[in-house]
Amino acid sequence: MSEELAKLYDPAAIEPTISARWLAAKAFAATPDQRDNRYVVMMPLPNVTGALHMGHAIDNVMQDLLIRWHRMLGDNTLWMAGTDHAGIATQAVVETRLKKLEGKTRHDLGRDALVARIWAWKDEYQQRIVRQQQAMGCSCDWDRQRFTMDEVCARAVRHTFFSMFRDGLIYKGARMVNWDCELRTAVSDDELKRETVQAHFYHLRYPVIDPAPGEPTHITVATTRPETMLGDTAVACHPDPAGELRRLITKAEEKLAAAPDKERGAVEAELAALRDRQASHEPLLTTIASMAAAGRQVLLPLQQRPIPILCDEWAKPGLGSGCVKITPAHDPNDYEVWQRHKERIGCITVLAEDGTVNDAGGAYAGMDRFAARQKVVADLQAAGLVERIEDREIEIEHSDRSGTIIEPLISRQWFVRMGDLDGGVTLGRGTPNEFTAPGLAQAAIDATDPQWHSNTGRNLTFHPDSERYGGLYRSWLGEKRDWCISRQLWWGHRIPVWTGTWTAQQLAAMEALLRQHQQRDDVWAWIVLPDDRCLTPTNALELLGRGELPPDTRLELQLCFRDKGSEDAVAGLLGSVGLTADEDVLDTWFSSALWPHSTLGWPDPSNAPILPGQSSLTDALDYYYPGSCLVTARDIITLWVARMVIMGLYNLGDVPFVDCFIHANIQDGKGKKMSKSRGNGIDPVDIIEGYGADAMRYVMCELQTGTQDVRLPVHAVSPFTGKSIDLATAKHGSTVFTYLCPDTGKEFDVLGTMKDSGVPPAKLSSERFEIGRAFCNKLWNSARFALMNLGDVEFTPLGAEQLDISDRWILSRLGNAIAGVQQQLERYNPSAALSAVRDFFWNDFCDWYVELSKPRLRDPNAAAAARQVLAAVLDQTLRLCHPFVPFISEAIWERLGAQAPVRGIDRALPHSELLVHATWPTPTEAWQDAALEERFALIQDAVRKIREVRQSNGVPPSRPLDLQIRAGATTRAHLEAGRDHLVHLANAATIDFEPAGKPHAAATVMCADAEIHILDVIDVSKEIAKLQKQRAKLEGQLGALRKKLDNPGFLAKAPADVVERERGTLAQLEIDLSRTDESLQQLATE
RNA sequence: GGGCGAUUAGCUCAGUUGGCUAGAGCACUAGCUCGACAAGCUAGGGGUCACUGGUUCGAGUCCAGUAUCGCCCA
Repeated sequence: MSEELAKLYDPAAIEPTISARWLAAKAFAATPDQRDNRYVVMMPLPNVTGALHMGHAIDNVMQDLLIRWHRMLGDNTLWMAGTDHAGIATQAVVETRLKKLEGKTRHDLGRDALVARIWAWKDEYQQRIVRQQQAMGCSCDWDRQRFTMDEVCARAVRHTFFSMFRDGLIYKGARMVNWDCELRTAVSDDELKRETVQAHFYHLRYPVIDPAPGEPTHITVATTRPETMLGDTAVACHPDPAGELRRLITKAEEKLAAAPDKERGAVEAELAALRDRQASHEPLLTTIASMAAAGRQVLLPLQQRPIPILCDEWAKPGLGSGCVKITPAHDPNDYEVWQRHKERIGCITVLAEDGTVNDAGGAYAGMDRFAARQKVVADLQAAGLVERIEDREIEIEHSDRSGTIIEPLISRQWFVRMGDLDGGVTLGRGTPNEFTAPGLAQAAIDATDPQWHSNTGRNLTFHPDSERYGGLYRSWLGEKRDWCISRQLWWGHRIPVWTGTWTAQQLAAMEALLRQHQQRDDVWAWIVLPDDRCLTPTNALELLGRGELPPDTRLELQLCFRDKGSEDAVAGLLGSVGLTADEDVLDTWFSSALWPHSTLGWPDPSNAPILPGQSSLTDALDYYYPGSCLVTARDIITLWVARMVIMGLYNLGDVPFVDCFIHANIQDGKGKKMSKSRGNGIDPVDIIEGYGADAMRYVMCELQTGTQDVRLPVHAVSPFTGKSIDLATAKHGSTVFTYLCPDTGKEFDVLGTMKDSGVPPAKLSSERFEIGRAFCNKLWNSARFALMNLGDVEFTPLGAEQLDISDRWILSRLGNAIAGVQQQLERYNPSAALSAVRDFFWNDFCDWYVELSKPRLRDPNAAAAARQVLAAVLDQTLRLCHPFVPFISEAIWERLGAQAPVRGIDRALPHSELLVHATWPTPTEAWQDAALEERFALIQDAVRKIREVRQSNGVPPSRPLDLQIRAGATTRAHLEAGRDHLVHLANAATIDFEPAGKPHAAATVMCADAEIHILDVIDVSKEIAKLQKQRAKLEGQLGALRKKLDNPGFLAKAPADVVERERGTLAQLEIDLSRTDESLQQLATE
């Protein structure tokens, strides 16, 4: 017999031991074998910017739930772990620290030194993340961990880039990007944050060249960024100002007619303003429009550059002066205007990458953008060209990474072509799954069509709401916007392209060099014409040979090497002929998109580099690709899921996974998404320390219902008072990451990163996790009870006839529970699956079965069977619990195994040393007995009703009761069969099934057709009150039901089984009512 | 501005093809130290299913509109 368990479950005493056992046994190792049934989950790789919060915790717990379940189902499972280098995010974190702690910029350090620092940061956080995941119980194959910049992944990145470059799917082009002047890189839209700031709106006057009489001498334009005027190449006016104003007025009139009262005032004011403008601006704008049509110009001040007046609908006659300045290089809207008038105006970039004015800025060259702004305004004022300066609140995009104001800038960037191509795109080239699609985005869209199948018969389905999430996925991909993959960073995969620019004549002289690479399949070159057309060197040389290109045409040679080794070998040569290696790195998502196959050694697993502690990947790709399920949150669908599907289809011709499980986002108590940058994130390790990993996991599973996001009210433990502080109502301190302790007024920090500044950290917590802890404690104690009572149980095959009604009942209930858990997990409904486990364990097993087993375990004749059933049901319960609460279930499993090594009912259950490897339960058909469950429910009903009588009459549980039961033959037989249980659970002294007559002063309850009289407990007035209340309720129900059954429409149109059910209910209610009346009458006469 | 979603008990959430006298956990009230468990047991109270209309024999569920909130995109 093992030693007795502690009375209180102590997760801290269990979890490290269990974790160590799993790791020592390599219990999560994935090894290809003969099995055809595989289950593969690729972890949405967390980035190494910082530690994980509860948003990651739910993601990891959901994956572990699926993985552990499938492992027990007997699948060959792989859960691939790893981390993402997260280009800009990580570089920004390291750069910010560098500046704060050492006062240095990355340029002080240089590229290699900065990258070395980022690697060190990555090592630290990767370890921390793995520790967090192991503390949560994540059952990843830790020996297969990958990092998006390790050698294996890097090779896949180069190969993919090379193929796409060769296939014309990657190109370099000029685009307007969001430029971060501090980090000196383009940033994507999702790396911006919008902030409202107090700023000025400058109204500038541009002199008209040679104004005719009646024409204005100046055109007024307005801007919030006056320094951009240096790059103006036009001013624009609406082509039909009068017509446009009329349209606006008509629209406002329609709006007024439909406006609700409270909005009328505002709409009326808007209309009045428009009518005023008609009078004040229309004649002037009409004149300017005709000047524009006549090709007239203004003289751009400070630059003394004549620029045309254009007609373009971007100019809004209803706003400002009605005219706008056009700066194509520094404003996305103006860029569009330029695209429409390319033949008339140019595009002048006046800002350098670091935010200073460049040489095109004339006298202002070299000045910082904000200093230049001051000077431009001062100089214009001196020239009398500033009409007025308005104070205004404006929304400005800031970089989420560096915090600096974003400048729209035109630059040449690398793109992946997402749209459809003439001749289509070949996917999975050279694999058995090769197929063609119109374009990359279209291929990924098609993959979610239930009619579409890859050559292996696969497609992609979203869960739990395929219509909603699939729709989101398809509508984003449907835009087919080219994907900008270059970033001007130092941290990431370098773009493997060398470029050089020559004239056509010079290039022709390089023919020998160009021909040299034509034979190789690992080098590809494009010659890019000024209009962005790409030619192969052969075609270009032909064109040159035929003299079809002017000799001074500037041509760009782009040369891509598939393998790093061959690139390095010729790097010197390339440099000597004037080619330069691209400085940019790839967008992080480019390498992440390859994750499902790059991690398995693609493109050549048998030759994949083997990292220390890892084994060969030779079989990995064939065996584990395509995978099974991707588990992630909604916002990742467009960023990552779509791109993984594209890359999987492109490289391997098959989807990377067949299911995509979208789980909830975790929000704080105010309904805001939890994130470290908001300062409202909780470290799962804080929760694990407070409540245990299983409690944390339990609650995560319980929270994952359908598509509902989850609120997790968060409180901090004040480092000053130890009291809990609700963060939903607490006031912030000096930053969003700090709060004020309401008792002391002192500031504390919730991220734990401000120790240097002397602000103490506070642990974060949430009372929501108490539920999980309570469950674990209950599980622990039920096991404690079992182990205390199992004695030296030995397995003997038992048939139904050797079992008590309670044994057969719990086995039947167990079967239902197993089926329920299985079904809910299949539906991706962890909350419902957990409910099925919990309800069975707590409501059936603990509340009824364990209670009923107590007298039997003391009875030498009944103990053996009771012990055996107890052990077997606990065994099955632990298996069902394991994917949800792995630590505690594994710990109990070990002790149960020591005491009752062989468990089962009619035959021994399959044995396993570790629960993590045990077989998942299946329902035993022979034990399913709905009729028996119904009979047992009658006993439960009687017990509950007797307890209620006790409670309402103030009879203590310790006082035994005398019962008289009058019932029909069947009900009586059922109750008599459960007599012992009734005696035990209701604490009955005597039960008389054949009472002489109706007792006096007895409380009466009804179960089916049985009347149970409880003697000597009654308080007549209380009993009458209770019965009257019951009577009123019955009357109410009867009234509603009779009305329904009197309704001819209901009888005619409702399905027959519904009508029948309602009739049955009516009959039962009528019996209950008449019995209630009888009892009332009897009490009245006493 | 456009799209998607939500609104059910004090709190956090379930509620499948319409059949409901609307559920769970927590919190609350009362009783209980009975040899597994007070992180427990037993019983109880608590809801005009956001609002307004509509469809239907029947609406928490379907449709339209309104309000509030959240997320995504511009």
